[in-house]
Amino acid sequence: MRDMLAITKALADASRIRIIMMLMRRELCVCQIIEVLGLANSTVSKHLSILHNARLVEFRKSGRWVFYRLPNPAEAGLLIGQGIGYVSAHLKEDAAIVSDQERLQEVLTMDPEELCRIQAAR
Amino acid sequence: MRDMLAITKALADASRIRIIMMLMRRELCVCQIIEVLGLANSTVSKHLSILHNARLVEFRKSGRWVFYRLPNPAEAGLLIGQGIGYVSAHLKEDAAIVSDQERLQEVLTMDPEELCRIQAAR
DNA sequence: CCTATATTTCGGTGACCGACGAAACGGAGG
DNA sequence: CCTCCGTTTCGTCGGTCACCGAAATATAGG
Repeated sequence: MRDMLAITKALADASRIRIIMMLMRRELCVCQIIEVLGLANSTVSKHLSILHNARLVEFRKSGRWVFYRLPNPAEAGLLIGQGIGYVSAHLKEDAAIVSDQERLQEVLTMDPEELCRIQAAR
Repeated sequence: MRDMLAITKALADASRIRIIMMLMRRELCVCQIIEVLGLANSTVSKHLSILHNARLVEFRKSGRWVFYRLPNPAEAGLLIGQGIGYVSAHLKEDAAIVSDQERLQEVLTMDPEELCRIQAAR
């Protein structure tokens, strides 16, 4: 029950669902997620920690950057895999999600270093 | 997205998940749900309205009683059906859920009228 | 109608949550 | 070692949520 509630609570927020849907495309650096969501870095970091706590995302550190990604379904277990599958199956064509995907496409063309410089200037 | 969030928010609470799992067995009167959960009637009514708002439960009125039940999967659509399927598949053997089922078994042997009399006496 | 009763709605309280800015942390490079 | 910079943690504010008791609603029966 605890694991289930961690997952349903994590999925009970639009920003966190948007993050999961972005990660369906590929692993992302925190600053790339920040750019698409348009939220403060501290807010995004908190969302990511909630998702990580529910085991809905994993991360790897590479130098100063942290890359987040969805877990491998084969390793993650059914509870996690089906949870992610549930939201992704029903939101693939959602207006907000599609809009995020388009914005993400743009963001991915930018150099991450440049992206962080822009964000720091705010 | 709105429908999805209504569902994930509704599922992000232990009491509401317990209600759904109870309704897997059969349709139930509000006072029977109250008895198993051990919460105030007003609290349970609020939970039921949240579940109904997300279309995760339906109800029918019969005289003074209101009976809640899970929607027919065939009529409810995939979003609802898979949402219910997701939690039920993973919580069938959960300790709290099994305990509720046992308590429900007892409650079902009682006359609903008697049940409400007991609750009114509190 | 008037009462009894099953449920919902209302009002209030304490806990939790999402948002932000600022401070702290930790790896990279001079 | 010191600084820079991406990220996380901390403190705080406003809004939402779960819970309760009490009042309101609705229905059955005398």
